[in-house]
Amino acid sequence: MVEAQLLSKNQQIVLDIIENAKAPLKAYSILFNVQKKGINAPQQIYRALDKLIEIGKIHKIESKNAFVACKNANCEVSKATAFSICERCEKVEELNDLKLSKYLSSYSDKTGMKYKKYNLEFFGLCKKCK
Amino acid sequence: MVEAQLLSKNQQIVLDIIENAKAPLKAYSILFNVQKKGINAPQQIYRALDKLIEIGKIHKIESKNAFVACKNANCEVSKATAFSICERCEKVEELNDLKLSKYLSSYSDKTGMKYKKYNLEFFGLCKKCK
DNA sequence: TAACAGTTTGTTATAATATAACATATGCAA
DNA sequence: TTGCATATGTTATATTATAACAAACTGTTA
Ligand SMILES: [Zn+2]
Ligand SMILES: [Zn+2]
Ligand SMILES: [Zn+2]
Ligand SMILES: [Zn+2]
Repeated sequence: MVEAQLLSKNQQIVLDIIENAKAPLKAYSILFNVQKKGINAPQQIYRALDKLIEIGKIHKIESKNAFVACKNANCEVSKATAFSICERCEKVEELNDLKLSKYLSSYSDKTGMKYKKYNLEFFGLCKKCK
Repeated sequence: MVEAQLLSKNQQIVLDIIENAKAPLKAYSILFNVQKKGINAPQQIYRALDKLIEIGKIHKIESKNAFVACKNANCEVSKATAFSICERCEKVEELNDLKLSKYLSSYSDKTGMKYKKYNLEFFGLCKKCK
């Protein structure tokens, strides 16, 4: 059993906002949302984001410069992330497909290079948008 | 036979620089490299980059905000990209693995969502760095 | 030829995203 | 209580990307 990580005040504030959001949040949109809580500078947000990413509580959607909460217990370990992104409504879901992650985690290319980490972003139209 | 796309002056300048680079280039580093050629503003770079991406001549490495030339004839059609990235020396290679691209191109998640496009970035240590 | 549409270019300004650097505070263990 | 690691607050700045508008160039066709 892994000990639950204790979060600092700012880390908890930022995580709460991301977890309660319906869509990926951008750093500055988080900042604007916490100014009433006394956080005033981008650094404070980015530091919390960095830590939350490091411990696997959130992920960055690289193609959008936005952040989502992880809903997948084993991401802390694997550093393997996969997302589906709707190109119309921008809805993002973290994929949690064991077969896919096994396939990619064991992937090594022709040079024999082995990977410790990957990020996959799929684009298409979600059920509602197609 | 697909007609070769004719590039405009700025598009060709930017493509030449990216094709001759040993590593992914950032937009502003391209800009600094073409000021002797009379290109002075970021817009001119970003416009060329956008076009080159659209026609499949280059790709953006999202995790690095950098651009590489495509060495893969069928990327223009597929919009399916996969890269290996060395975490130490930053070397980036475009993967051209038919099995991988078939697997991902036919992937549909549990909701039945079908994808038109994907981007995959693998991280590890290259041969020289490990 | 002249009018036109489409695309490319040039230019200035500004928005959005992210980090540097330094001072202070807080929690905890030796 | 001293020391160390971590977290915070703050100001400034760097980096990445887009907006908005005017002018030039291209090929097409009335
Ligand atoms: Zn996750
Ligand atoms: Zn949608
Ligand atoms: Zn390619
Ligand atoms: Zn390397």
